[in-house]
Parts: sequence; C-alpha cells; structure tokens
Amino acid sequence: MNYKGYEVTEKDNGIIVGNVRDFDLVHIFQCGQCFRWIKQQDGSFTGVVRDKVVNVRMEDGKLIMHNATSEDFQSLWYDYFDLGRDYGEIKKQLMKDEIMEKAVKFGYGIRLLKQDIWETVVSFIISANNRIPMIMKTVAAICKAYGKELKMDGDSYYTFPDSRLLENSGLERLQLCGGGFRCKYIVNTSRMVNSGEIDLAALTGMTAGEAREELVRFPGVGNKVADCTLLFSGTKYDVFPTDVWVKRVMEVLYFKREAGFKEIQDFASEYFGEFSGFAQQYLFYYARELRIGAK
DNA sequence: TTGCAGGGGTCAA
DNA sequence: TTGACCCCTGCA
Repeated sequence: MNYKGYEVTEKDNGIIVGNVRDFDLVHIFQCGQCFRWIKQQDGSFTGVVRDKVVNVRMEDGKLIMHNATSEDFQSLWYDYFDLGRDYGEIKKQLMKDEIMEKAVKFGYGIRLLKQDIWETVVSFIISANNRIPMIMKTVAAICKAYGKELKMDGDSYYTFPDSRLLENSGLERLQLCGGGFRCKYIVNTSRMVNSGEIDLAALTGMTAGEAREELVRFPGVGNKVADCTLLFSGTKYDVFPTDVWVKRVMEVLYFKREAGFKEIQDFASEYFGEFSGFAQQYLFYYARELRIGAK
C-alpha cells in the first residue's frame, strides 16, 4: 500500500518502507534526542515507543521494521519519525554558511523524533549532570520496574510508565533505578502532572517561550531540560537547547570567544529562526562526534 | 588495587 | 555566582 507517499509492504511480521529520504538510523538515534534505542550487533536498533517494540534497520535505502504492521505505520511510525516533513528543504534553508554546510552534510540523516512528552521530560530530568550510558541505564531500569511488559521474539521489553505509577512508587523504590538525586524531582514532577497543576498537552497551544516557562515550574527542569523536552517531543521547533556541547561548538565556530547562554540563544533565534531546533541537532551531533571544543 | 575527578544541569544559598 | 548532588567510569 501507499501511505502519504511512502510505499509500505508487509512481510514476515514486519514492514518494508520505501522512499525514505534524509534518514539515517545512526544519526537519528545517536544525535542525543532519545535514550531507548539499543544498537544491536548487526547494526540494527531495537526500541520501545509507546506500547510497541520494534527492531529497525536500513537495507538498500529501505527502512525495514520488524514486529510492525502497516496499521502501526499509519498510526504511529509515520509521525514518530517525522516522515511528513521535507528535511531536504530544511537543510537547504540551514546551509547558509560554511559551518552549517559542514554540520548538515555530516549529520545528513538526522530527523527529530516526535516522542511522548511525559517520557521526554522525565528522561531529560535524568540527563542533568549525567552521562548518556547512565541515562540509558536508569531509563531502562525505570521501565523494567514500572512499565508494562511487551514481547518480541520471546524477549521481554517494557513501556515507559505513566505519571501515576511513578508518583505511587515512592521515592525509595524509584531510587533503586539509579537516578540518584534526580529521583525526588521525578516523584514531585509526577505529582504535579497528576494533580493537574501542569497540563503537558496544553503546551502545544502556547508559544515556545510560554511553554518553557510552564515546564521550568517542574522541579529538576531548567531552561535546557525544558527546551529539550519541547524539541524532542515535537512540540516546538523554534528552541535551541544549549548544553555544554552546543555552547562549545558555538563559541569555537561562530563567536571565536567565550559566550554566555543568553547570548547564544539570542543569536540562534535571530540567525536560525523557526529552524533553530533543527540547527541545534546538526550542530550538536557534529560537535560531539568530532569533539569540537572538547578538552 | 585504591582513590578521585567529573559528567549533555538544577537548586539553594 | 558558586558548590553540592547520586553514581559510574576512566585514569592516575
């Protein structure tokens, strides 16, 4: 069948998706936006999104999704991988100088995933003063402890637990997952969501600035975590999450000197405008892989 | 082998 | 503006 320009064929408990462009699994999963896709020995990736577990790989320019149906593609994967967006056009807009040209060519297959916003905010609370392997380990432990079990080829996988489950867990049990001092933030953030004090679904209707102000009311959420949450859930794209790597790459490549966070954000919003979030991803991936500005 | 610094940030003083 | 913070890894 054909769905919005993508040729989707069902085969052996899976689907093959043709016509995917500007799409590279390593770029997508290792550009810092997600923590639940595990690279397998054969180069494929296995991950859980909402209540589906799949294994994905590329073959001859086609996306092969194991344990998926064409209904799943329409209801979930098309949106999740942001397949309705023309990244070729975005890249053209962003390649306005030599720096961006290099960054975009380097991470040519990056796509911004539309992840569940609850999972995103909790994951990025965990990311504070933390390393990627540890973040992945903690998120996996939380899912295993509280999530719903899913099966694929005889192996068990787990969904990301909702805010009720995390609030009810209590601090002590949550701390067994290795989140350390961030666990109290997660419990209290869960409580604020459950009480209705903050409505995550309402952020869509706000400006990026308003949505950020709302998010930083959560304990453990500052500007950086708020911007990551908005960008990686597909809620707002005119944000420029500025962590130490982005700060370094901007200082080295654009400012040629030390620069403050506010200064960098103002520059990005002026220079990249509505495409700030995409620019951030190309720059971040470029900086981190090439260790630009690393000590 | 043991010890210690430090990490994709936030909070409190 | 600055240090503390869980916990694990890398490197003396």
